[in-house]
This record gives sequence, structure tokens and C-alpha cells, in this order.
Amino acid sequence: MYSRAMETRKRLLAATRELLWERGYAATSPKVIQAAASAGQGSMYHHFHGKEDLAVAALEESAEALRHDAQAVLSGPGTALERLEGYLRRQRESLRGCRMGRMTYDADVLASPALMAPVTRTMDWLVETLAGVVRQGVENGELREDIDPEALACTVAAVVQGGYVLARAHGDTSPFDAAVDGAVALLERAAA
Amino acid sequence: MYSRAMETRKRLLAATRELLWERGYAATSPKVIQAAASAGQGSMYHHFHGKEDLAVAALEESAEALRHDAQAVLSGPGTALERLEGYLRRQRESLRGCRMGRMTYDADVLASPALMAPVTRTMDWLVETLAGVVRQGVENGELREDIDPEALACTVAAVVQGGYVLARAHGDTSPFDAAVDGAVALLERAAA
DNA sequence: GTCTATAAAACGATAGAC
DNA sequence: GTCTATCGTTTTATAGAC
Repeated sequence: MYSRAMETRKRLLAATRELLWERGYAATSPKVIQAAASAGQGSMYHHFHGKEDLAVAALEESAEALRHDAQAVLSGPGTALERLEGYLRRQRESLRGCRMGRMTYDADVLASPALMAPVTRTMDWLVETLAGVVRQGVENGELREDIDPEALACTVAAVVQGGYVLARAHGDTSPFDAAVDGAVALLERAAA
Repeated sequence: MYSRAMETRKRLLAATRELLWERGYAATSPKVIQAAASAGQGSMYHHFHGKEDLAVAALEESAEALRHDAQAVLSGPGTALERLEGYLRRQRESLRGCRMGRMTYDADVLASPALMAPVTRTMDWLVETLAGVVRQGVENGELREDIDPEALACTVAAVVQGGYVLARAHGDTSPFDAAVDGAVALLERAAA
């Protein structure tokens, strides 16, 4: 899956990130990671202490990427409303779900503080960042004054996370897109 | 966990329903099901063809219960808006997540049409039922005419499913409650 | 740094006695 | 209907040669 042009350590991380997204932590065995990374068993245990250690490193990379992508939309140009809509509408592989959000339904992840840490940190950061955008909109007079920024931030983040679940249940991206359309329509009525 | 006053078959189903909710399918072994149901290995394989067969039966029971509960709120008394808010606000063990929704992140479930069927059917039913309530509200003149019932239904369902994910990521129910508060506030602005 | 061999445990299922 | 014994596989990790 990954060419040997990349260093073994990086190939292991890239393969793990992909497999964690696709199958979660518990369902991803060291063996399939090694196969996907074209690395032997010895290499994996040389570069990492074990499956958990490798997964934590991979999750932290994915968390960083997620924050980077969201940051680009949320602190980019445009009004607060435009940035919120941009976050909701930005291209997503909706059927694959959220790299972080999906971990909350993996029992092994829940049981490991080290694995949960990047998940909690990333989702908390996301909600706070969204709340900051809403707060700006309210202060600008762009959004109604009676809006609760923390609550609306959670709603927006939940629409995305829940949209993934609906799409995966349906086996098709359309429920994700519909959930976003509905949310955008509601948001536009919340303009001052 | 379950007293022997209940028949073995029912104890197996009750234990499986609980474990599927708590840990998902892949992470639930026949052994822990048997222990929780106070049933031997022989009993389990007498009453069911195997783990998958038992899980399908358990999921179908949980799906039925979920539809029953949602139906009670959504086709109960009150205006369309009151029923939608009732659905969003009704008591949920938000940290436990959704019995159906969580299955969409279990690789073994995704790979089995038999296990996916109740999940797909239930979520599709939920969205359609919510859309029916929205449609009534629009026809009543209770909700604005420019609302897309299918889209708003997906948004409402997504807020709940995503609220669970946020709550589990945060380790605390408050993001779920905040997401619902934000959604209710938006919905009230969509009144005609 | 990477390889192969090995190990202890857990998994899901089956066999056959009672 | 329920029990125990057993099977073949997979999992995660370690050992030790190269």
C-alpha cells in the first residue's frame, strides 16, 4: 500500500492512520498494519512500543491534520456566517466518517486514556473554535444577540458528526448533505 | 447479571442487547455474553446459530424498542414544533450513545448485511418519521413554507447522533445538552 | 533496522456426554 | 436443554539471528 520510498516509520504511521479511520482501533491488528506499510513485525516493534503506542502517534497526527483543515476554514476570510457554512459544506468523504469522532464508539479506545486524549482534545478544540466564530458574529451584529455561542457551536459540530452516522447507516452520502442543508437554512434565519 | 427466573433464550437476548450497546459487536465475545446471561456455551449455540445470529436478533429487539420510544414522542399530542423539541429533549443516557447509530462504526457490522439491515431500516424510518412531523408543521402554517422537510429531519436526527459523539468525546453529557439547546433555539426561529 | 520463530492468550465454533 | 472438552485461528508480543 505504501512505497518503500518513504521511511519505514512514516509508512507505519501513514498505514495506521488510514486503518484507524477505516476500521477503528480494536479491529486493526498489527499484522494488517505491517502488511499495509510493507514492514515486517520486527520493524514495527523497533519503532514503537506496541500497537497502542503506534496508534497514539497516528491519532495525534490525524488530530493535527483535522485541526489544520478546520482552522483554514474557520479563521479564513468571510463573515462569521460564511465561515460556519464553509465548515458545514466543505468537502468531506462523508461515508468514511470522522477520524476522531468514530473513536468514541471503540471500547478499547474509551478504556485507554492515552488513546482518548487526542480525541477529547480535538473535539473540545473544535467546539471552542466554532464558538469563537459565533461569538464574533454576535459581536459584529451579524447574528442575533440572543444566540448562545457555546450551544450553537455544539449544534454545528453535532450536525457534522451525526451526518456521518446517518450517511453510514443509509449507505450513501445523501443524509449527510441533507443534514447540512437543513442546518444552513436554519443558520440563515439566525442572522440579525 | 440476569436472574435465572427469565428463560435462557431471553436472558441471552437481554445480555446481548446490553453488551452491543456498551461495547459494540466486534468487541463483544460469546464468552462475555454467556457470563452476563448466566448461560453456558452449549445453551447459546442451542438457541442461536452463533454470535451473528444472536446479535441480529438482539439488534432487531433494540430497533423495535427505539422505534416505539420515538413514535411515542413524535406521534403524541402537541404541535409539530413541540413534538420535534420533545424528541430532541427527551431523556437520553447521552453518554451511552445510540444503540443503532454506534453500529455504523463497527467494521464487522458494516461487513454483514444481516447486521446492517436493522440499523439502516431504523435510521431511515426515524428520518422519514421526523420528516412527516415537519411536513405537518409546514402544512399547518406552523413552520415557514420554505422549509425542506427531508433536510430538516436529517438535521434533527444528526444533532442527536452527533450530540452523542461529542458527549462521549468530552466524557460528559454537557455537549449533548448544548447541541440540543442550540438546535431548539434555531428551530424556534423557523416558526412561521 | 529488519527478519523469522515462537508463545500465551482469546476468539468463535463444534462434538458428544448427560 | 445444558454441560465440558476440544479444535483451529487470530491476536499481540517477545526472542534472537542477521
